[in-house]
Amino acid sequence: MRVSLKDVAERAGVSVKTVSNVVNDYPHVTPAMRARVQSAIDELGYRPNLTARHLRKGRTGIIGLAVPELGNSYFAELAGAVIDAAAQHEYTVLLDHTQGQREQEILVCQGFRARVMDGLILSPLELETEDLAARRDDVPLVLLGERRYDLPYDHIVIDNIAAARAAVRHLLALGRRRIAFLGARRDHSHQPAHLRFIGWQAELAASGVAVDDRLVATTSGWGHEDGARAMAALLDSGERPDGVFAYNDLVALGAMRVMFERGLRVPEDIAVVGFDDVTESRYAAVTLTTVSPDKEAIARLAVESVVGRLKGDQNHEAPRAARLLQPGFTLVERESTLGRRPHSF
Amino acid sequence: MRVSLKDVAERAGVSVKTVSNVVNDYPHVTPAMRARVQSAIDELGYRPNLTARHLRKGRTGIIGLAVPELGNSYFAELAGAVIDAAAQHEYTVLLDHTQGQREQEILVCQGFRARVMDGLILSPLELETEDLAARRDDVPLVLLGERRYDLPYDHIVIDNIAAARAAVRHLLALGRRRIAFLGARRDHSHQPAHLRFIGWQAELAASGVAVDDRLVATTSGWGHEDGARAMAALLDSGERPDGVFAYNDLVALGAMRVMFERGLRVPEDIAVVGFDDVTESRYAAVTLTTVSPDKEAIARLAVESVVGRLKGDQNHEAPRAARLLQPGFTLVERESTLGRRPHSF
DNA sequence: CACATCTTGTATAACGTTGGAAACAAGGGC
DNA sequence: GCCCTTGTTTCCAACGTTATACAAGATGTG
Repeated sequence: MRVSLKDVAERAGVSVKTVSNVVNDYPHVTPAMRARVQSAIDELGYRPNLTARHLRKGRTGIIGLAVPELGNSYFAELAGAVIDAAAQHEYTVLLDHTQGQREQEILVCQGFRARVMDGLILSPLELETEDLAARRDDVPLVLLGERRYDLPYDHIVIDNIAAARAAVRHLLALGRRRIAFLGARRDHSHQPAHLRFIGWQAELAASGVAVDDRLVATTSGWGHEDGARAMAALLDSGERPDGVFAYNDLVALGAMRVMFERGLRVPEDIAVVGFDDVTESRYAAVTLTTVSPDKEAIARLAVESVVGRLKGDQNHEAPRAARLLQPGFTLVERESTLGRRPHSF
Repeated sequence: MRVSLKDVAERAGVSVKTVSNVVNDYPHVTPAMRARVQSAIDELGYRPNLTARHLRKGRTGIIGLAVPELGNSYFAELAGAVIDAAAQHEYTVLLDHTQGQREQEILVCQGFRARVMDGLILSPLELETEDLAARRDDVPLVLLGERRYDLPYDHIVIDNIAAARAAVRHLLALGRRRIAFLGARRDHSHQPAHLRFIGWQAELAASGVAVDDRLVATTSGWGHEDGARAMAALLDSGERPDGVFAYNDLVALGAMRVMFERGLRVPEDIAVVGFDDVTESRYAAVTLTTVSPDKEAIARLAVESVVGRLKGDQNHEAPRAARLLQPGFTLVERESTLGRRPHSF
């Protein structure tokens, strides 16, 4: 049987509220009284019932974090960072994964998967603007990741176009001219349509290199398997790229596996750049050059954004305008793009 | 402003409890009444306040899961499986990570990190029996993973000794005789002391192969980096193993990276076997032979164990005795051990 | 037709906590 | 000795839900 404030109060011979005051470090409690109550607390092993506290206070101290897939190390590493950042603000994290499915993302952002959260950090893949616009739930929501929505929610994301351009520029600087893009996703109009793809396109165009659609490989997901399949299909179609920019590291590594199988050397035959800088990339047989987003900053900004809104709500402030926050990134050069280059990046 | 049962009740002109009955599908409600209340619910967009429900019912519907490190794909993948398994029982998962630090593991199992959980699944690394014995918290606890405690808690774990022996047997069958163990952990008496190590030792002994301490490399953690460092140290010491059994896949892959750097071929010069079967192992330049625990089974059993105890508590049943549950495993053979073998495994 | 039985809805009291108001001391100035 | 101030503790009412006990109406039975 759990011990409550009432039990402690009886034991110490004081009122329930006094015990509560001690527990909450309310300043106007005499040291003598504090000691007396504290010893009763210790003797009985009292632990506050958070649920009751939550009910009373109207908040739970729980932030939800929904990512597509924990099996993708990027999200796993990010989740770890979010948990730590949340702990700094005395919040705990309820983690969910959506498998990158629109249905699940809708459920999550509507709060149907877990309705205990004070705030929600969502990294959407398939969610559409209309889904988000139809959102009924009133818990603060912060968006992570590459997709853009024109809606009043804070959005934390690195400059994907700039990052992609830096990656492609790096490949161009190596003298590569047939640079494939692996991991395009198609929108309703069947055009590849995400920022990393746009960056690839833009940088090629800016450098006067022809943008060749045959070098664009679409995938259904963004894991090793998808990268491997895409690369195999590309090579089977007779294309022979000398550079590959992949949507993320997993796609890049999956693609590299296929290159090894077919006797293609990295970077001699094909130079490869990924995106995310997952740990795995630093230990591959050929280590992977990649765009490294500042995960800690992303996590910190996301948590601060949610927590900031919660504080605002609490103080009955007028809601802040939605912000676009852009943490930094770096291009980490590793073996997959080693080689003589005309000039340094 | 959130809408409560009371608001709905006023709108529908019925009592609060009747609305509650409708919400909870209480059987004795006339269809007419149900419809009337339901439409009031829909009009106002009522959503039950879970915190209040939790307070009243004495449970939260949240299970805690604490793993050492989300950056290790094994735990990330396992966490994903646990989330799914918990969802089947209408539980949500609060995820925490302990960095494999004893202090943090103690905090978690004492319930200090998050006191909202009905039950807890913990995968300990450094936690000692005495820490666990000193546990005050009364929420059901289930243990995962290799460490063994002689305490009345359900424990879900594959047969690590048998699995390790199968791995080593596989290497022996390839004709390897100098088989290193990478990733030993040392206990207080400074002896490597975990089941995978014991399995390695046992299988060597059973096959009449000398157990050579110089082939045992201890590490501080179990990531890529630790594997790389351990392998480098082993090679630097002048040892030249022809087989490596690693504590887990990350250690194996980190070690393989070092082998590549030093021009050692896998499997020709050194055959390698890992443990965990993380996705990464299937796409490495040399794919990794590994012990594949049934993660879904582990997750399912863990959740069922916790949920079962919760149900038991609710029905005031006498607590079940602690159980040791052993899901299955398979040895997945890949390129890192390919080669002619005297007989099939 | 009175009485028991079953069905459906209602009033009220919890669950454990905290915020605010009220009550009570103690001390100081007049 | 009285009033006022200041500081400390207590009392009461919430927070939103569900369980229990009960009332009221409907149905069946002798």
